[in-house]
Amino acid sequence: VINGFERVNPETRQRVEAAIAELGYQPNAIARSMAQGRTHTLACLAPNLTDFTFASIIEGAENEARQHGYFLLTASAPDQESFVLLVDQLLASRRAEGLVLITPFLDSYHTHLPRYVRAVYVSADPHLDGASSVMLDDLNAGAMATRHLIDLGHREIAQITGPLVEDCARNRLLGYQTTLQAANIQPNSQLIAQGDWSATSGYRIVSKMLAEKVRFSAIFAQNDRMAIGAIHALRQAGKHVPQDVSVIGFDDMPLASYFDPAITTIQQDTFRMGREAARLLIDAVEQPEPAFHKVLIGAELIVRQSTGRFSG
Amino acid sequence: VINGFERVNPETRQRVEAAIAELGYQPNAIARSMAQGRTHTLACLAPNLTDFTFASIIEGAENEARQHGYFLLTASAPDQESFVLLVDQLLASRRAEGLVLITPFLDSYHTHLPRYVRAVYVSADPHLDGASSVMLDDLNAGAMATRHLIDLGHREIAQITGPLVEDCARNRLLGYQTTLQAANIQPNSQLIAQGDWSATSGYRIVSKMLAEKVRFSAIFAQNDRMAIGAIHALRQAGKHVPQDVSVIGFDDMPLASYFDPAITTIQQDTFRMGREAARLLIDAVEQPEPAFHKVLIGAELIVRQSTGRFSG
DNA sequence: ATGAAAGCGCTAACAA
DNA sequence: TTGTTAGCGCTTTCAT
Repeated sequence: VINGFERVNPETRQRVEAAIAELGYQPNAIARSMAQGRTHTLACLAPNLTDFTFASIIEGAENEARQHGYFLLTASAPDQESFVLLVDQLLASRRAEGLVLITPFLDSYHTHLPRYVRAVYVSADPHLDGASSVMLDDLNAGAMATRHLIDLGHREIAQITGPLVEDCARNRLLGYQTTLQAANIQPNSQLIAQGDWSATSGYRIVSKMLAEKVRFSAIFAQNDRMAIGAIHALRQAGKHVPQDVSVIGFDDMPLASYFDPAITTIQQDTFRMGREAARLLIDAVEQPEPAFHKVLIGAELIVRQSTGRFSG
Repeated sequence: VINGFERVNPETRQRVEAAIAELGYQPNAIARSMAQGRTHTLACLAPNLTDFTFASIIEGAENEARQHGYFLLTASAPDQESFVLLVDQLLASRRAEGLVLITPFLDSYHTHLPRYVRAVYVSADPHLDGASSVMLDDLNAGAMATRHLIDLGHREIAQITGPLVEDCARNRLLGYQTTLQAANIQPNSQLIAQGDWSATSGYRIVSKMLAEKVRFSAIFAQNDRMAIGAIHALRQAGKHVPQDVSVIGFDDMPLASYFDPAITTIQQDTFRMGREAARLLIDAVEQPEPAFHKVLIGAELIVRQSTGRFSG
């Protein structure tokens, strides 16, 4: 009667509703879960909850989930060990019907997941067919950033990557390489360095390049934080951005436009990625034989003040 | 036998353990919850999940919760209406045993919560005795920031507050006022303006003060974002920070030290606040007659480059 | 020290 | 269209 059943006598319905109101009856979700074997709870795991990118994906997932009548458990697992532990707990206890996995260190995890588990990966490609994923179109995004710099006349373009164990870092790098090649620019391995997404790593890498007198007129950092660090190192060496060196970041993090100079960047709609992930997951949870999808989200170039024409 | 019961025959225990291993048995948390009426789940509500302050509190709460064998449901409720709805759902369904409430618009909510609900408020004072809270010592923190500026020789100190409906904004303002008074500085209402925590609001307020030729040599912004906005406005007006005007922020958000100039600020340990909140909540959940505590967390002054000695 | 049985609050299948 | 009943997987109490 409560669960919106159709064929009930209007009069009965009224009586029931009256009783509900009178007793203040509220169905118990736990008992319900127990009876139907469905918890209407999803879980979302990320390395941490504070990084804006992750937080924003989580928020998107949470919004979408709640809109469909699900709640979202969130938990952070900074390393592989704790991740595996967490997944085990979650699955074993059958609290969550599905998992949104925001985890860069993917492959080993995926191997670890039992086949029947409903999971959607965000920002990482499960290189198997057994799961859906939502990814940024990192290849194109990397190409877009590189093309922007080439269009401005730059030819010696340094690249600060994220950890190359992560799919997105590898794809962005690939986009960079492909675009250089298409523009007939010789690849130069001296210009490529691996960071860890932190501003400090961007700073360190650029300082080192500068000390080693590596020549470049532009830098493509795979996230805004490393771009900020890079700009810091440049400024410290007396170089002006963008007059001497152009810098493009990635993410369009909050306040990117408030740095000096305002950061040119690639915007990714992480909130939307979260929504998509939750939607896919809910589909998978509600279908007995779910189909697997790979959703690719487009990125957008945001031109601000940290990039400028090559003035060689 | 599984639940660590003492009086069992060692031999029986062995047999049971063998069976568990063989069958791959994993207890079902839902059934357990149902039987004992305990879900071992807490919920954490915040206006959003992306703001670093909130995210960091949530992460702290999540860590602490999990350490005690609880999971954490998170949800965002940007306005009062959705908040009330959410709380109702959560309580009615009895999914969560307790609530960590990170919510600035507090009073009306609190009134709304039934007495028996276990809740811990973060960053807001439940002005009743029926709940615990974890708050930053905003009064002292506000005083500390103000004193720092006074110590540098400033006497015309502008203040950009957060929304004054929020306890923390009011307390920081009070700390500012008290400190000015103690230093025999005339209060000047022209120097106080209310922002909304956004960089834009800081920008707008300072631009307006500048346009109206309000005199000040220092600004105390109640968060770093508004401080950034303020610096932006100052720079645009051709003023140098800190040579012409000193600016102090609040929060010590990530990258605060990467802005130019690096932001002097008050650091609050939000992660710890989250932990404390979860700990208090778990205590309350596990005690039949919980005591209520108000925990006050100290703040710390981080001096960087955006404040300097008054130079006439 | 162990086994048996009732019941947590619901849903779903069935009988009326 | 409505009422009845079994059972979801566990904990807990009571007998053994």
